[in-house]
Amino acid sequence: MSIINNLPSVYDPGSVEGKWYEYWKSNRFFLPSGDYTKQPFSIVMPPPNVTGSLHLGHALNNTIQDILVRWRRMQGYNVLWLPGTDHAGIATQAKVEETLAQEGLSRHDLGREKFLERVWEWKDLYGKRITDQLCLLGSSCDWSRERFTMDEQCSRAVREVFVNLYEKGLIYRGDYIINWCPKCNTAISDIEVEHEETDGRLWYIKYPIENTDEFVVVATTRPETMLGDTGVAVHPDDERYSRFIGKRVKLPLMDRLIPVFADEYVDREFGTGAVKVTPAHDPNDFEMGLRHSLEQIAVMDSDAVMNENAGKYQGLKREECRKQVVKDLDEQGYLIKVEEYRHAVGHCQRCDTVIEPMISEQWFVKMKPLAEPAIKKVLDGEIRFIPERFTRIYINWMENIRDWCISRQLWWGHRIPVWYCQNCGEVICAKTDPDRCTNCGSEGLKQDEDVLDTWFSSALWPFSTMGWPEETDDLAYFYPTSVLVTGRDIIFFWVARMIFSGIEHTGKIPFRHVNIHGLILDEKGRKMSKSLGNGIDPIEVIEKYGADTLRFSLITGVTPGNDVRFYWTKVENTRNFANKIWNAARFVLMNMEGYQATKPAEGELSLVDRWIISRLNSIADEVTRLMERYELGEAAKVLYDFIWNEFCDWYIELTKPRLSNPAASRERLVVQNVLLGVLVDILKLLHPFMPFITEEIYQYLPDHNETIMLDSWPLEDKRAIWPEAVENMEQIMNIIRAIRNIRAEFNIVPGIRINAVIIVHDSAKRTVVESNELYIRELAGVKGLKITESLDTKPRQVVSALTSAAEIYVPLEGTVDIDKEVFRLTKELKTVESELQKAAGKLDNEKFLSRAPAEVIDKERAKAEEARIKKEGILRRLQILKDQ
RNA sequence: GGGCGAUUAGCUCAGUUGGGAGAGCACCUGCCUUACAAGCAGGGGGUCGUAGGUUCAAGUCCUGCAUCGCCCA
Repeated sequence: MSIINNLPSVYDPGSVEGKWYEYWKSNRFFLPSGDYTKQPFSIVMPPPNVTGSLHLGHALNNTIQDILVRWRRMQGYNVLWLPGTDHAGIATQAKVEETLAQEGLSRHDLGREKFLERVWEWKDLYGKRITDQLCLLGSSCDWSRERFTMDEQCSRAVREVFVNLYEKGLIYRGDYIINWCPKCNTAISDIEVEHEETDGRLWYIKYPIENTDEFVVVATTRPETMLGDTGVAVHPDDERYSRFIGKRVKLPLMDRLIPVFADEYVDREFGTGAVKVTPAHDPNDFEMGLRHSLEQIAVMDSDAVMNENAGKYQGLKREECRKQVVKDLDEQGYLIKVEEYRHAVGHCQRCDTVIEPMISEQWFVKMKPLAEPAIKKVLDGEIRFIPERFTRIYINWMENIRDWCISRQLWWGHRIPVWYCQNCGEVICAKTDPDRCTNCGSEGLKQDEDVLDTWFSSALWPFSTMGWPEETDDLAYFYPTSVLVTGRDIIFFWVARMIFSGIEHTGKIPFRHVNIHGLILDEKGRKMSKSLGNGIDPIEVIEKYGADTLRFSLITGVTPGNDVRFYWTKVENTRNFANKIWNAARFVLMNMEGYQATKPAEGELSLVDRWIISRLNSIADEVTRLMERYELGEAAKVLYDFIWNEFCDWYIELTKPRLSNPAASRERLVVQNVLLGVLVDILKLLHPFMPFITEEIYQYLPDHNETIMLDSWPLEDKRAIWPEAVENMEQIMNIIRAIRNIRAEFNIVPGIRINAVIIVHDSAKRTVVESNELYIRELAGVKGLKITESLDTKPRQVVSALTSAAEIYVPLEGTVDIDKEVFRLTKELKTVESELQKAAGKLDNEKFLSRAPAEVIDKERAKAEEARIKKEGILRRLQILKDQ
């Protein structure tokens, strides 16, 4: 008891959180229960990149997962939450190259092998940092199953998948136009290109028709690419240009003759309706070039510097080249005009460099056959997106999917499992490294230099982590996983690819639900980014306020799928909430003297006991329902309101007079049991959201189990909901509120106790008020209290208030200002009258009576009746005042 | 150009089968009432973007429009 009575009045998360995480972890509470007769619930964690440290987005993502996992665990499911990290090819390699650059070195100075050693060192350091941070957040994941996308097990799955797809003809290699990042020096996929609206220009250039004085004018946003033009296209139905089709134009500056041809692709409205065609530097032109057998002339090298095909412009950067080309065209009279033009320019997602479309030999995955079943499973509802609107986004993308460029000219990643025989040219794709050519037996094999897109391995994550292609127990029991929790920014990158990969390789969907959450924005609603410097480190928040507070403030009042702004004031408010719970628990513990566990008989429960138990059970039910629908923000809010407003502000206050009554020891025991019972359920309901503080308090409680995280989830107990108790309690609370209101309006300081007369006409209601007068006395500060059916004398010098059940008179000798009182009552009369009018209006409406459901009509009648009674009371009171 | 989201109190946001407009912060008043001043009690403040429609009944469903944001092309 002495320890309990000495609990500090301010909750200190710093001294609590680490202790419990260690306790949970070392007792293996995070592992599946091992009871395989139970239903499984499994989540595979979206692996954070090993590039650096966690940001608030990760904190939100993992908080949601941890809430779901802790909740299901308490519900009795056999739960697996499998954690891990992602090697993040381009990003991590770039980070390590940055540190090398500080030493004045490039990766080429080190060579592939030494460089990779450095990256592994980086991975060990930052991977550890990230998992440490996940622990600080309270993540209850099974660390014994931790995976990394490049560990042996996941790499084996990558090999298996690559070879399978290759053998099915779904992976191919070829020269196609791809997105090239001149800074990262690698190909990237379509979705790694971010289109940014940019103020640019539209240059109109004259291309003379061969052997005539005529010319066509083309419009372009990229004049420098004209050096690689191999045609001019017009729309086949465009009469302006029909006479030129089949002729040739002389390409200015290059003096090359190139054909004019017709293609449906051309937009007649754009520019002049005639477009220059550069198959080697534009994806659409590339397609047209193929259709019309145009030559492909690449005029830039991989650094976006003009090459030998660019004639005298060789050696210029693309931007410099543009200036020079425009200048020369102008001087030579080819430039007709220049317009301001806003258009979308592709940038590298990773480094923001302008992407250069280039023709290059790369590896691709053929997407159409993979996409079809992946669309079907979602349309059939086997996989459900939450919120639902993301389904359409997914379907729309999948239906328009293009082949996936999977090779990257990097060193950090899964090396493409393809070998080329230096002797006979055989191409060998194999699961295990071959030592000789399968065709000629030569040992002169050379492995493809490139690595795979990071997302290629991420796509396998839900099953590669469980041991696929081995038929493991985990796969059999935990796969497909229950839900994937992820941000809406990686639906295409990751979610879609996991879906088709899962279906293709395991024959099963990878997860049943996809819970999409929004992004964390700063206070001004901007995305947090390094360049803006507006990022907030979740660890900083944890150190200042605790992980519970961070978690709860990220989750509360948030709608699924919508972005959230981060506010320090919200964090503080949540911290206050944690402290509120702490002090409520302190109050309960401080009043446990003489406590014995006993289940009070129903007859022993007072109105307030039945009220709080009813409310608790309703709340437990509501919270559970909301969580089933992934409405975690709303669930958190419901708990917040219940705990603060009902449990703390009312129930705890209501127990005080009963607890301090030493004579009634049995009643004290009943109160203690109810108090404790409600507190335990509150802690359980709150535990998924605030795991640390709930465990800390739980461990102080009498008769607790090993840990709250494996205790049972409170079930709604229909038998323990007494609607009439809720209704009657509402009456009592209204009376107390009304008296408090009077006290406040007349500035009666809390120390002064007042007298009051409460008139309740209805005898049943009067009995309720009579039997609960103690609470009215204590909570409204009343000393002389009279509860009666009617008043025989006209009350003088009193202030009055009306509730639906009662008329309340508070004599305030000498202090009552009649005018003020009349004003108060008149104001109230107005609101009551408008209520009455509203209800009466409905009840006078025949259509309402005939079409609205009976319960709605009943409710409306009750409302009208209440308002009518109230109105009469006010009028009576006003009359009395006038008579004075 | 197509799609999605948002528009509710001064600010940030809840409000999910259509049936009495809510929270936090901010503001005003009074209180250190022995769980909590990171607190307690009381209070003010909204024609729910706009124009129509459906309905007995619309913040909620449908259509158009406006503004902002995001995604795709």
